Amino acid sequence: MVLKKLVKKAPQAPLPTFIPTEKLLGRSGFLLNKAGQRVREVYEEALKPTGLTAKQAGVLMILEERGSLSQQELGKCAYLDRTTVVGLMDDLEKMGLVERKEHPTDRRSHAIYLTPKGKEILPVIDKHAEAMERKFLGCLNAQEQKSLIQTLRKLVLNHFNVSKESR
Amino acid sequence: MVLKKLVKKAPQAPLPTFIPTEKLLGRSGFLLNKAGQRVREVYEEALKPTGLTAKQAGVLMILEERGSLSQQELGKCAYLDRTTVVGLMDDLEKMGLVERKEHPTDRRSHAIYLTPKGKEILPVIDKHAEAMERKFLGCLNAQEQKSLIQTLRKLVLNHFNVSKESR
DNA sequence: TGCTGATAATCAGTATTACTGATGATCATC
DNA sequence: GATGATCATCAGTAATACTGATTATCAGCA
Repeated sequence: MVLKKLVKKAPQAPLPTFIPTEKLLGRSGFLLNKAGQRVREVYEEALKPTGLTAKQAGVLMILEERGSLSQQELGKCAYLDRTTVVGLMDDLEKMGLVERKEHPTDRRSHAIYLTPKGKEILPVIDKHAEAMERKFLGCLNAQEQKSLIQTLRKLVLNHFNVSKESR
Repeated sequence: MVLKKLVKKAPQAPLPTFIPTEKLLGRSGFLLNKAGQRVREVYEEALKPTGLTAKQAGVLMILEERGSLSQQELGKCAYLDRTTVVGLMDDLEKMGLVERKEHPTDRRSHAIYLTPKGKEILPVIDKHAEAMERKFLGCLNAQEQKSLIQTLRKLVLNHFNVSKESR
């Protein structure tokens, strides 16, 4: 993460230097990729006070919306590998934000729950996420912001095999 | 890369499963990040016949537009770490696509050039990149595609310290 | 002219990250 | 009750990029 280094030097984090080329600036693939990379960096930075990574915060948000899930389902919701979820749960459990309980109907599975502490931290995450978004999208007008989100949503829903499982 | 595994099973690569939550689908950060991740996966897949990674292809495109660059400058253009560029150049040089020559004015620097073979492969890369974009943006109408690119361009240019260095 | 601090590329070591493949427990089906 | 699939886990591995140090060179200055 380039940003991290720069932040150490100045609390008012300067932007990383980037010399763009016209060709790449016209490619949606390049733009999406770099915008995605950058937004992740900014978000990770914004979340630092909470001690959470973006992935961890995302998983907590999913649990908030869906209630209890198995690790398998959680992986599908966050588009994460099954083995990645194991480590993620280990960490979040150590922090006391989630707990593995026995699954009501399948003894192979774990049912993941938010702990009270996990529920408490969610508004804080939201606060940081919203502030980050306001800042990141600040260079766009209201109309642009709205249509960007709509278009991205359409893209994302079209490029995954979206299951409507509502559990 | 999840896609890779799925591709092995079927040439007609099925989409990875994803169970979205409403909250995350409303977050531009999440959407940008996942769209960026997915487009990178699809692009890497599309480039496989060329034996190149997305990063390598990007660097070749930059060299095409800018002519010779030092490794330092190349890193800034592609938003890559200095040590990453070293390895990247090693690989591309081994493939015979670029060469390190001595820099005309600074003997510390290397001037990176495309070889004839490197120039030859560029149209092939473009062909794959364009096909990938057509496919990826295919679910959007012309107007949506255009405004997505414009908006992303604005975002990217605003979130990096863009240097206008034209060399 | 020679000194000093900065910069370009490189390398070795490290941290992070997620993947592969295997295992044990459990499930669903017959 | 046997068979094949699935859930979570673990050990080992591969890819990735970063940190810090090194060498050569540069630019500025006395």
